[in-house]
Amino acid sequence: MRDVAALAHVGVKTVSRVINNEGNVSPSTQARVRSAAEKLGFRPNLVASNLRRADGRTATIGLLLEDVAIPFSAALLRAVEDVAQRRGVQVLIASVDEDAARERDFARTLIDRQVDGLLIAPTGRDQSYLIAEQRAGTPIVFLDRVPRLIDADAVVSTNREGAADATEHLVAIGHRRIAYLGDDIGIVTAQQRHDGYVSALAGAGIPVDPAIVHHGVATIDASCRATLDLMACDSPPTAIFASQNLVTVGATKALHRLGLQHTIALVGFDDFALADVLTPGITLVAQDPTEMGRLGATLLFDRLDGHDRPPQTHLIPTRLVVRGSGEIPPSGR
Amino acid sequence: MRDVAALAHVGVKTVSRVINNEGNVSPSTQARVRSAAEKLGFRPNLVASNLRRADGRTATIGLLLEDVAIPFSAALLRAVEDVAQRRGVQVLIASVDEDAARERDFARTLIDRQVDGLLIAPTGRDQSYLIAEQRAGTPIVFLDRVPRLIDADAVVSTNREGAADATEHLVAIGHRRIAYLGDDIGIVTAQQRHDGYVSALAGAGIPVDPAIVHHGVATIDASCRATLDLMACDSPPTAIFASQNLVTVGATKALHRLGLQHTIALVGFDDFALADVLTPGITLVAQDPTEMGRLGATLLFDRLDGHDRPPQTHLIPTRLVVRGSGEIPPSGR
DNA sequence: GAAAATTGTGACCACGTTGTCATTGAGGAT
DNA sequence: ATCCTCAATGACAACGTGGTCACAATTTTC
Repeated sequence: MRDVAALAHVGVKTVSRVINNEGNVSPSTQARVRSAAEKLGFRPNLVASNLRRADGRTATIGLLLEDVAIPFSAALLRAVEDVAQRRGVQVLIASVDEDAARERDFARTLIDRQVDGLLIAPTGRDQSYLIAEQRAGTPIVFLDRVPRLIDADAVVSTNREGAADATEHLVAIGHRRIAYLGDDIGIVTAQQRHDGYVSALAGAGIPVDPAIVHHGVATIDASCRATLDLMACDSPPTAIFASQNLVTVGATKALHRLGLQHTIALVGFDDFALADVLTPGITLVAQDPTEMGRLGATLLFDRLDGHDRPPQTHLIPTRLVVRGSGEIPPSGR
Repeated sequence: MRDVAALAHVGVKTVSRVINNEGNVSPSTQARVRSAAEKLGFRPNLVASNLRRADGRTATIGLLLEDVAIPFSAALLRAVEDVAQRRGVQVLIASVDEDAARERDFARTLIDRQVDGLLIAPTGRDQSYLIAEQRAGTPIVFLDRVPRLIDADAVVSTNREGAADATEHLVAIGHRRIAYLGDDIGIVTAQQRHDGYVSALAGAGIPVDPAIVHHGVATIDASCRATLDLMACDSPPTAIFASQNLVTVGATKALHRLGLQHTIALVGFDDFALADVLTPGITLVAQDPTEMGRLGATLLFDRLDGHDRPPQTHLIPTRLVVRGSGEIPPSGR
């Protein structure tokens, strides 16, 4: 900047004014500065600029996700990115991999990097470590999963209701022996979906059989194995509720491998590409990660703009999508 | 930091030394500083730190992708993130959406934000705008697509060879009327895959029929429509080569909708979840985005570490995965 | 035509940190 | 006792900007 100032025979401050379109610079000076900047290939250092700026903003937000390679997370990211981009804000991301320590470390690192706000799909059982930062004025919004031990905005799916819908759907078809396959019950969403499953069964007067309830199923492979085990047991279920994306895919694989895809009913949670191309199509409870990310980012920016409401949990409704796999009646076998 | 220094009765520089573990600080002073920092909840400002530091590094790299919501891009991102994380480097991302102007703008913005290096899946036909920056010492590595009008490292799939493999596979099964569905031919990878398709046909003495070659097919819906059109035309193909992920999915959908999934052969490019669960399973040329991202990031960090080799294009081999859809023989219809 | 307002401009400091260098005092070698 | 070394420390400047303020030149106002 000094070089540009020297070449244009002006002070550095005037260069700054021109770069930031501050006005009150004569057209001829502007032209001189611009051509000098052009000539020297000058680019402003945004890091220095952010350091000095009055508001202390870096035009950067942080996004902590379970794993960007998971379609749900990727959709969240893309939605957040779109909102951020419209405001010229860049997104710093980190995949946390269901590791509470990583969640804390990354959150802190991002804060140390002076992000203006934080969007978090939390993993740990305790987000109270963020309270100080939140008080200090950094807006924090949670996505997909409600936070624990901290009061903050959150945007989540109607997990309990969606899971209940799925289970009730199977009950309505006539099933009474419905297996549950889900992620680690320590994860809030898994907990809520399991709740929905249990309450729907209770509503139908069906007892929960722990033998056909599997927690801690987190990958396609694990789900595939769990399903194979389920079907090999003494009294296999006639229907399966798969409470998560990858779990649904794994269960689908297993049923296809066993040739049972037209025999055992399956309802999943969270949509995936091609669910409608399979035979039968996979009936499932669709979430709306794009809307979730959009709303989350909007809430964050609202707070950055000074809108100060009490923290609130926003529910994004789920939707049962009927495609075939969930409408298979119970078979005697 | 001043407050911490005051509370610990030391100079700011000593606080800095303790924070950065520089050594040459007496244990008692260290303890005093640490407890003062703890008490005040002091967190170092990495922005300021980066500004002052001698190497000018921000421990940040930029990643420009087509669209993070596309599984291929998401896998790239995740692989890059893993390498970066191991070095304590954060990743700034931006989705470019096949828009050359956005590519340029984001690249510049990221550079202005002082990223230490840039990984780019390029969209435009000209990356010469980066030459100055590259000369200035910012390492730049291209992913997935070779850059144009600039000499730089690149990590790409064996697109031409993979497409030729796919086409030859169909020819070997007996097909002579093989349609091509692909993205905008202006995209390097689409170009290369089309080349592979053409050369494989030429090798088999089969003329290319423009009537069954569709470019500019970029989405699932577009591909679905294009496939429906293809099958409705006067002399429909007996096989389809779908040169991109979403295109393959779209073609699959269309064939299923028409009930032709066991009649028309299909080979795709780029793997996707569930390709093996469909009936028939989708035969395709698998890429390895994880290895691509890993290698790209490694090359970038190598340059950051001062390893200075001439720029080079690295090829990640593709692999034909046989699953059924590509082994359907031509039918008379 | 004088006073007031506005415009154009640069000198200077500050943002929060780290690099440089000088200073102090303790301990070792002669 | 003298010199030297070295660990421990802080004062100060600097990174590349933007904010503040002063000041001259110009324009507007009555």
